[in-house]
Order: sequence, then C-alpha cells, then structure tokens
Amino acid sequence: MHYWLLKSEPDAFSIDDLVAAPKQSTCWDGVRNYQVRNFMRDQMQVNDQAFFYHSSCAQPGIAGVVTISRAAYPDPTQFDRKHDHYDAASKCDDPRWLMIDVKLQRKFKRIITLDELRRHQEQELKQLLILKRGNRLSITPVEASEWRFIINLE
DNA sequence: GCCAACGTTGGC
DNA sequence: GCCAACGTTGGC
Repeated sequence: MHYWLLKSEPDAFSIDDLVAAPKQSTCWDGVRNYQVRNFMRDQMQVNDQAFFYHSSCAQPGIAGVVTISRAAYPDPTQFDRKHDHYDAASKCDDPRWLMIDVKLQRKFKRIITLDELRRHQEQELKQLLILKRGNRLSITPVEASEWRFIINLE
C-alpha cells in the first residue's frame, strides 16, 4: 500500500469535475514523463490512496483524496493523431505510455493550501516532494507519516 | 556520450 | 507574464 500526490490543473480538471464525473471516477491520462510512468507501472496498486492537488491556479493546494481504482494500462491518447499527447513513436504492440483510473474518496471541506504545507516544510513535511525546489512531477510518492500529518491538517 | 538549445512546469 | 528548474532532443 502506497500513498501518492496527483497534480491537476483545475482549469483542465478539478476536484469538482471529479465529484460530478460518472461514478466519481476518471482515467488519469496524458502522463508523458518516464519517471511518473514508472511509478504507475512499478509501484501503484489498486486501493492505494492519493491526494488530489490543484496546481497552476489561484490557490494551489490539496483538494481531496482519491483511491487508485485500476492499475496501470495503456493510455489510448498516445495513439490518437489528433490528440495533444499523441506520440508517433509509440507502438500499439508496445505502448510507451500508461494511465491509471482513480475514484473520488473525499473532497476536503477546504483546500489545504501550498502555503500551509510550506509552514511545516522544516518539520513534519521535510520529505514532501511537492515542496522541493524544481519538482515538476505530476505524480509523486508520499510517506505514510506525512500522509497522516496532512490528513490531520484538515 | 557530451552538452547547448529548447520546451514545459508551476509558483509568484 | 516572468523566470527558475528540469527533462528531452539532437548535433557533434
């Protein structure tokens, strides 16, 4: 059992979009980074839990919790010529890019803001990758102890 | 295999 | 819109 943090730009897909989605579930497509793909392929398991983080927006922060509802499988957008994430070099019989499915567990009553997380950066959240300089990965692992600490901030 | 150029991310 | 950080690309 692992814990994760998934970034999403709310302009593209927000926690409220997930609340409103059929079965409150969505596929997490569009990952085009090898490190992130490998996290999905090698470590993510069904029933893992993840924070749903809003990035590139007025109030960046954690908006809720989702569960991984389907393990890694090929991302069909890589084969769609018209899609932004089309990858001409990926072969159907050897797909380069994977995705997972996630399901809403709970929308937080409030956003746990990046600002608030930063206030604990020197203590409880030393390891939290989202707080490290230059981190751009759209999926990052979260330590169990840090997961519990953040859950209790709500 | 090196590394400069370029593209993307994401907070501010 | 700016810019720091980082990943990828491609010439050599």
